[in-house]
Amino acid sequence: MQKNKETKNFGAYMDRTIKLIKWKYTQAFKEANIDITTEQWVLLDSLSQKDGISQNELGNGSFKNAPTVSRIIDLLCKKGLTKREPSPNDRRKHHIFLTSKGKKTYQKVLPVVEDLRRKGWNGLTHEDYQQFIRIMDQIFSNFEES
Amino acid sequence: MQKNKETKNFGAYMDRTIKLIKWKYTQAFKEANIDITTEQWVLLDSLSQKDGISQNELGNGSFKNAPTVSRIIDLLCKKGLTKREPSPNDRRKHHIFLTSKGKKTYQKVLPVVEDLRRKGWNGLTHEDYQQFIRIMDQIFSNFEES
DNA sequence: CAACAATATTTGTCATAGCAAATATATTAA
DNA sequence: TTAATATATTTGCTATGACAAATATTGTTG
Repeated sequence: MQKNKETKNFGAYMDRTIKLIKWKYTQAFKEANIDITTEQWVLLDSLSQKDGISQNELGNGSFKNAPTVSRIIDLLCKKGLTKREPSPNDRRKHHIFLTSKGKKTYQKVLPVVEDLRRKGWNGLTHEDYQQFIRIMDQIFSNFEES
Repeated sequence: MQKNKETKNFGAYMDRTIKLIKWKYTQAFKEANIDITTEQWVLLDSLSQKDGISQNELGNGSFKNAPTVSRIIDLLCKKGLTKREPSPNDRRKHHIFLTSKGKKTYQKVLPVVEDLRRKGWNGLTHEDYQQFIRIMDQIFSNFEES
């Protein structure tokens, strides 16, 4: 006998919402004439906080695996927004730095992203945010532990 | 003057959580010896509720665009889980049906998915679910309308 | 030191996703 | 009816993401 018969298909809601969010980011970047993807923005944002960290650290901070980070950094380097520098201490590592163009781009994108974040949370309160974080963290740890 | 200075980076939480959810689904399918991906499951699930719908309808129900649906159905057909049948009314359309193998697979996957859904919501209440849906819907409509 | 294990990154392959364009068919308008 | 338009699907291209394996380097252990 199944006790809790009604299961919650929360994944579909998150999937739907996150797809729309990413699409909105893409549109907003396009409108602002910024040639960058949402995921590239995620790494630029990490670098703006800790410039010079390794690809490994970038991956940990953004929940991306090593190959994905490697390829996104490839693209960012091609666009001239970041540069790789070999670590003097550990020659397996690369330190990733924002170039001056990368810093300029970051400054240009930041207000666009802040607008999107504000707009996305419109009609919701700080208490809602605490609920949101609590629920997300609970789901995360439900799956993480096992 | 920026009034609401503190913006909420809710996207990162959702991104992190949904990645873990998908990974758990993948692992669970593997452990149950079910050769299927999470996104393939999404379409099987739609078909189990409305067998014979078009790819277009499948896409609307799952927030996937037409090319993505087309390719996932290709794979499901290759695996023998679905079949395409030309619509007699409108020869542009295909009706997609679960094969008997597809139905068997669905029945095999369903309890695994229900376990995952229950496990994912562990420690959370039905009220939490209502909060969750409310917040997701609000974010969605914040972006949808504009 | 030599062998082995661990770590950081890269490369290859496949699945998913978005976008644009091609194709086929259906609908509407002139 | 023909021409223009709209719809359903497919195909090509690129980005992201997961996984496995290859490579380079570092750390550990005998």
